[in-house]
Amino acid sequence: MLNKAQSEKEFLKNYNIHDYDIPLTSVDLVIFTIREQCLHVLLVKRGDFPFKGEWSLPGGFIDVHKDKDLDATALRKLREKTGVRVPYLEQLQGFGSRTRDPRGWSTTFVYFSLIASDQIELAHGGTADAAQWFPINAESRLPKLAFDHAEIFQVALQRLYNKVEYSSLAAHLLPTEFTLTDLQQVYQIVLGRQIDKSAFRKRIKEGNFLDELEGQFRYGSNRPAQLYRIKEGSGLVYYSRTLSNE
Amino acid sequence: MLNKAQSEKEFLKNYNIHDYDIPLTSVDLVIFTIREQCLHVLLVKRGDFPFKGEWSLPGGFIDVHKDKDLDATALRKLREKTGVRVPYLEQLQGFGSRTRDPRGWSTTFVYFSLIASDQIELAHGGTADAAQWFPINAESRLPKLAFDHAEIFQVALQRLYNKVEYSSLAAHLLPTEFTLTDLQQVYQIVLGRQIDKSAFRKRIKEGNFLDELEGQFRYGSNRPAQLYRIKEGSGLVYYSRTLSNE
DNA sequence: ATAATAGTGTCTGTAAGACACTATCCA
DNA sequence: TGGATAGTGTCTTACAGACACTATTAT
Repeated sequence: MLNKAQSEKEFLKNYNIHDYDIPLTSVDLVIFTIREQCLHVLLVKRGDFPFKGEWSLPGGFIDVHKDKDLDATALRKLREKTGVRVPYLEQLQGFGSRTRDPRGWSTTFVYFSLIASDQIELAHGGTADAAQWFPINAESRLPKLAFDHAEIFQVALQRLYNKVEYSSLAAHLLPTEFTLTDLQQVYQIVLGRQIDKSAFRKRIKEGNFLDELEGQFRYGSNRPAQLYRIKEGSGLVYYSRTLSNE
Repeated sequence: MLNKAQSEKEFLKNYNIHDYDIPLTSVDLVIFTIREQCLHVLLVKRGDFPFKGEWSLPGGFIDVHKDKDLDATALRKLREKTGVRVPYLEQLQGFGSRTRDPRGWSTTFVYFSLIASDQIELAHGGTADAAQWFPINAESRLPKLAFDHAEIFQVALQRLYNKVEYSSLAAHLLPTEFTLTDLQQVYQIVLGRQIDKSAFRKRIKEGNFLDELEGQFRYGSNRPAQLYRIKEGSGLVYYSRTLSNE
């Protein structure tokens, strides 16, 4: 009679994942940035089947040898496409169905990332898929996307809108040093509406997630603007009220 | 020369998922209910390796033949364990790493469910794993859980706490007909603190997600209490402020 | 009548919104 | 000096919290 540990060892020895019908599993990313006063999303042109030559969200399969966990896969993919080191990254949601991929039942863990446009060097050429920023606004429409990526993108965009209303999230779309007016503009771009300056500043100060860079200002033909950066090690700040009331 | 559709067809013909090292993919559930004035979570005793005989969150593998998408897998698992038909179900988050399952790289899509305790018949006996409700409060501790389920449970519990603060979520822990005092008690149990009755009622009425059952009351040795039920087809209501201010 | 819980009214506190005001630079 | 944008002060508004008050039943 085997004891429990021995039984488990025996079980694992005989266990072969290839004996089962299991779904494909990938990780995809919705990467937002702000360029030229407009929210943009990163898309790549697929170099392989399926959907070869069509636009899609960047992503790919988990490398069970290289990646220690899902976050590692996401970070690896992010680095491959943008060269970015420490962006804002959170998991959005999983998607999975029999029909989303013609190769069969497939699932994907979708991540949501915000990066400053000044930190990006898009990967190009070689075997890498072509990557390109697409603006998101009322005038422009994204190209048709592969798989169910159009639906996934909509969910991500909705999450961005919602979360900006009650958190410090939007600060991660800016370069490391910025003014409060920069920050307010980012909020306005994302939310698509004007925000009152006074109310906005009271709220940001109250949130206490910025460091004032003492003696550092941005100069122009006006009163110099204080520069700030995100406080070291401060995660997202959540407010107990949203910005707007409808 | 093949055209694009033919090339893709050719590619798919030669594609065999078993040629690749890919992770295991499962769906797990964190199912909450309220029994005897206390929040409970459903755990099952594992009938098979790995972690045979240990407690875990209910769940299992995607059945690529039966399930059309992830939600279908989650609903199937929920029905198998509890017999419940239309509970509150949302996806919580995915987890995946090389180490969480001794069989190898594995991922799981975790769902989050709230159900009324009066609607449940726990599946027992046969080959089914034994299922049992465990109380969640300061005095009691959950047993040691298999895989990374202890961590997953903590994330789910945190989500419950947070979401109850700014939404109508907690209403889904009640049987179909309830009084406002019932509802307030559920909020208090989940949040672990008292709530002011007047403020609470103003908020709920404002939310407009309940139907007053005209002429139906719960009687006792006091003024009869109006019965309510959740409005047909109303999803969650989100408030622009949380209940508490810290 | 009394106990008990249902349900309401009134006042206060807090933070967002509106908007006018001052501050400080460049040309 | 004037134009421009940075930054502040004051009043209003919306809603959560505190708490006392009234309402309606069973016993």
